[in-house]
Amino acid sequence: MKGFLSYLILWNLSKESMTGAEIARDLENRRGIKPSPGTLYPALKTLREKGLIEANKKKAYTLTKKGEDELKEASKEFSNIFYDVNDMFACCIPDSS
Amino acid sequence: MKGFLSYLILWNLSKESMTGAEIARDLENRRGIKPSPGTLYPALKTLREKGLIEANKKKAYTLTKKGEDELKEASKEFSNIFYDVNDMFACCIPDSS
DNA sequence: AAATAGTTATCGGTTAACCGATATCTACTC
DNA sequence: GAGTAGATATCGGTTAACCGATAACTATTT
Repeated sequence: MKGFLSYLILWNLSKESMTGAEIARDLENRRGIKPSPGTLYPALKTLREKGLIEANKKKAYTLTKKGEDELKEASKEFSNIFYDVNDMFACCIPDSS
Repeated sequence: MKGFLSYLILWNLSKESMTGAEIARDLENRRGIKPSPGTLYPALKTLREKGLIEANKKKAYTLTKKGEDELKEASKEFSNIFYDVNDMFACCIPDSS
């Protein structure tokens, strides 16, 4: 499913303003391995260019209004795709921290 | 996240043997739109070449042992990535059929 | 001010996931 | 057996998601 990395970034920023390095740490947490800068920063750039996120002087990113709307839209789509996610992952207990 | 289409195919086949057309219908159900044959069949081909699925004369695909193992592995990885999926989709009620 | 460490960013390359167009292959109907 | 419909498959092209290497920028420490 294309667009999931972008979705995860928007999802993170919807909870709190974060820098690239902080987003990288979250992704490392999820995937086990830290994303390459060649993965993360181009994704941030694209989101910036699309007007979904913006950075302050300290390079901390926040969602724009457009980004919030996009996140809601994408959540709907992904929740449909993953309607049976609990069955999918029933075999492995997720570390529900 | 790369590999999720393949994961969905393996997941479907773990429940029952399916033809390409049947898999396409499941994906249409999830995404709202039916995947192009140019999306689905190359994915099936790759999975076949990797020895994760196999087809009978009727073109119904089933998981191989290797495919089952791969599905378990992938489920572990994805369940980690999606550890907070319930929070993610809390905003939109999924049609939990 | 020089050095170091960490962060941000770009570059070139690969694979997966998408598309629509087209072609072939089955199977059913007439 | 010819035609049609649906399924299977390939082809060429695009974008997203990945990588490692490298470069540039920032801040801190000496």
